[in-house]
Amino acid sequence: MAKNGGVTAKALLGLLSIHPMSGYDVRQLIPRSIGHFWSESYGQIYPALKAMTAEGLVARKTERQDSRPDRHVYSLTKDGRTELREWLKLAPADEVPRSELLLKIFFGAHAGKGVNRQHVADFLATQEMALKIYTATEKQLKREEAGDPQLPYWLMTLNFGRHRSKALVAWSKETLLELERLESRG
Amino acid sequence: MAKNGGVTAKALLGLLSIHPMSGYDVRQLIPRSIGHFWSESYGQIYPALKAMTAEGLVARKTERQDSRPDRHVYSLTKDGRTELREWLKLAPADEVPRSELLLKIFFGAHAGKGVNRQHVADFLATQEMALKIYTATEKQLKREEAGDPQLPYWLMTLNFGRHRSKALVAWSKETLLELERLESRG
DNA sequence: GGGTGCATGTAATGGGTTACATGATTCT
DNA sequence: AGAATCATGTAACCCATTACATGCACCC
Repeated sequence: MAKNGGVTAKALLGLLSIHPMSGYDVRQLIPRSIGHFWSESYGQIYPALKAMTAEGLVARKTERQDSRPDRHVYSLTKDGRTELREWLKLAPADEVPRSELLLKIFFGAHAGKGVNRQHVADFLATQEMALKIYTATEKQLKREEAGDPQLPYWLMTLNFGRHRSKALVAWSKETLLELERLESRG
Repeated sequence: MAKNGGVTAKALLGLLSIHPMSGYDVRQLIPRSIGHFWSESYGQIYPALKAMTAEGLVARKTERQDSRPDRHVYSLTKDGRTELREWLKLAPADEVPRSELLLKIFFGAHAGKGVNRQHVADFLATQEMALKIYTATEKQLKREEAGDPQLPYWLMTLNFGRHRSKALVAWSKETLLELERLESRG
């Protein structure tokens, strides 16, 4: 039936379920919502919205603006809502993990002194930054979206990030110590 | 210079640095080495080895076998070794995270009762299984590869998996409790 | 007879990012 | 003067998995 097997379409259905939006809006919203576990580029978003309109999953309305390009605002149709609910029921596909950092660490014995430590230190810094962002976002959401029935679910995904980053901070620190023992004098 | 910008080639250089191998061997080795943070399929491996041979990063020798297809055994050249070392120095690219599970949880308010709990419970089970595998692999490596100068680096990547999975087990349990409160009677 | 393992490779298909193309307005 | 923001879309390219194609040997 649906030509659009891809998850991109489902992510768009989900975001449009919050409120009607243009493709541009979707792109802007991503970093402030699902950005820490999902991403979509314009090159995906615009064609997908076009295809979904043809399939009747979303409806488009053109808003004319003066001295700005027209906005194409999309909203879910009944079919779109059903499609979203059906997809939510299905077990999520196994994720193929891919970490260039771990690949470099795995072959780290071939690297020069300090190279691995630098990589891990950088990684530690990004994880600590991520932790701060999760905490700040959580506070902001609790303030601005209090009472929204979706809020608990949004917090669960933030909490995932917090748990993950905390663990990776701990790993980074452990690993830095181990690398120092290995590499500082060899 | 190098036409092969991709990381696939670097992963192959790394694996071949352990010892010379055929494309088939590489594929077999992956699940027992870098499989928990990297993957490559035959459709990537064979063409990549061909291209890398043309670039002089690896050398191919054909081993004839009776009543079996010929084996094409690849080994690193001096250029290949250099390429690997140079790549190890470069900062790993930022990873774009993609989690279908979190996408479903984020939009979980639209799902029927118990759907989210099922997804999280399944995820919990896979993380617990992963933990067991990491622990078993660690013991096995320490027994079989004792003394190998690469061993400490291999253990670091395993340790990453352990930290990560432990954190995700904790998140799963927390989230299951929260979901029960939200969804069991609504 | 049928599945599995060895062993190589190509082709079809699907996903995804980046670059290109356009064009006005507003901010520095 | 030049960059950034709003706003849309297409095209080129890269990366990756899966399916296809071949063929022998071994085991049940």
